[in-house]
Amino acid sequence: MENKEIARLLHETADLMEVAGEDAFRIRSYRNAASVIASYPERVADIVCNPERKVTEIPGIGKGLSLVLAEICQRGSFERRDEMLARYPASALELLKIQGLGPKSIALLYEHYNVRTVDDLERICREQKLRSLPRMGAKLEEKVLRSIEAYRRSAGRFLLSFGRRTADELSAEFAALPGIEKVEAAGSLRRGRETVGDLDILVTGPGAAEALNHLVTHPKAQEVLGQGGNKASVSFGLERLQVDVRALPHESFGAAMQYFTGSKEHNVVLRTNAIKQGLTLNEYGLFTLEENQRAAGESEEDIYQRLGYAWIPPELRENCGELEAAQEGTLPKLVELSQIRGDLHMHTTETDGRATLREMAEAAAALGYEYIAITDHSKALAMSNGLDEERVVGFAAQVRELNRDGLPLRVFSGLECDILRDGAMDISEDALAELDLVIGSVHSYFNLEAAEMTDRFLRALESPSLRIIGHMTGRILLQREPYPFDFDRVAAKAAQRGVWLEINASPERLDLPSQFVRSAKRRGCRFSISTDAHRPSHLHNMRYGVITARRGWLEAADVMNAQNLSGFEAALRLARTARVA
DNA sequence: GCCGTTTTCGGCCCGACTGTTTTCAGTCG
Repeated sequence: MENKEIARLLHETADLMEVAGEDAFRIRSYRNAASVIASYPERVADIVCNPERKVTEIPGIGKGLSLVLAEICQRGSFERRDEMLARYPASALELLKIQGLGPKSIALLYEHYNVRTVDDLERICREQKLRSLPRMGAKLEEKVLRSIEAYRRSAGRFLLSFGRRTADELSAEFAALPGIEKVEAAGSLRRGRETVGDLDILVTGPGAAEALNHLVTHPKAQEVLGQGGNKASVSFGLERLQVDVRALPHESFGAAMQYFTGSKEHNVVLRTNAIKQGLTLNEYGLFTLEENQRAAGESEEDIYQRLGYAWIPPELRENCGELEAAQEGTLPKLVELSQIRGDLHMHTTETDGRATLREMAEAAAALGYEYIAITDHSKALAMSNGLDEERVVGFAAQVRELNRDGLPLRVFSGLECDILRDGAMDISEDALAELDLVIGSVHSYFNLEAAEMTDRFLRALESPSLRIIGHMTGRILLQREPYPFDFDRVAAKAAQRGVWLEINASPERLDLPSQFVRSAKRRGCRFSISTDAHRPSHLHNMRYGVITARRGWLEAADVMNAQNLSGFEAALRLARTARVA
């Protein structure tokens, strides 16, 4: 059994134990073990089976969990999990995803009304029975109904990062088969949408049909949804992501990539335009209407060119002005991952990160970066052991010393400072002034009225030390909606104050959303793209931030951390003197 | 449940809001 699967069993059991009201610290141990195992470099099952090894060498695994792991490896489950599943239906796990309902309420609903599924829950709310339970009322009913709606909207969609990993895994397997020429993922994944509904993988070469076979016989294929000579479709993995694989003739590859990358709106315009030129475009190629002669098809470039367009980067293909720009030759030269010189938002063991400053610096240097900023939390985020004024000042001094000491790259002292309810910064300006770079973020009071939230940001923008606004909309993809506020007003003031907007590259956030990025750019804003890494491996998420920036039409000049070290330092100095003046 | 002892038991990130009560449990970050 793979680590990920073991981790899933532990997580699931921990969730059910919570519903059962078991000891919170025991539950935490299960969760902690799950997270350690999920990111453990070795297969835990191998260690369990190896008589020379002990799983207790893994931090967070003691006597109890080592027995659990042995049982999991032996029979795929363990006693406490079976016990929990006998007591509560597995569908109760889904109810935990409904915002506003926690384990206690779920247990209560199950005991009183036998609520097992989201549908059951919706019915109970509509019948106004929820309010009859202790400490529950009409407002909660409304909130739960709203949450159910949001939950259903996100159902069947997956994070971009998850789609990417699955596509990479399958593509590598296909590419290793004999007689395969090209393997590429198309669809919304290729456009870099923040969530994907399914995967479209295109394959060419004499062995392309073998790729279809490989897919339908894949051990992770849960169900074969369809299989023909040119296309196979399965629901893949425990998450049941739908994967479509298409085998194509060599000469159609570009046309198919164009066709299946979309978006629908983009393609409609392109096809309409083709017809006006006496051509027809489909997934097999571009053909003349009159004689059905092939005009293009092997590459996307040829197709766009033949129709009078420059090739359009997939991230822009949403029919939002990219087609006109491609005709006029005014497409932006989009920022690229290789142009990123530093990462400006990350955490360490000082607060809720998992690695030390030096470990993060070394990992960032290994990525070829010239600089990073360490930006741990401020004291308002008590749960993460946030820094108070004294620790902030000490940290700034420590970083100055470390830079002299020799670090693998330049480290800027920073802080992710909470923006309090009234828009004040959580840390005094005197202390903030010691730091190289201050990010202001909202982590509390998400449910203010739009006007109050807008004022909160506008006031925060008055802070002379504020350099960047972090993950501005507060959304968590597939989980939490952004809070309402007047984005344009805040962006306009940020531009005027010279405060940069962060594009948070964490795959769960991708915040700013790309449409906001584009509109802020029009208002004169500048940006940083940062991972918000809580461990070294998170630094790799930069690619998703860059994709989001590209979808927002950003060029390297718009992105502050695409500047080299001296350029970036100059920008920091400039910002500081501008504030003092 | 784990961990680290002050080595076999006690601590484990905790503060604040919300909606319900009329003093607080549940949820969230």
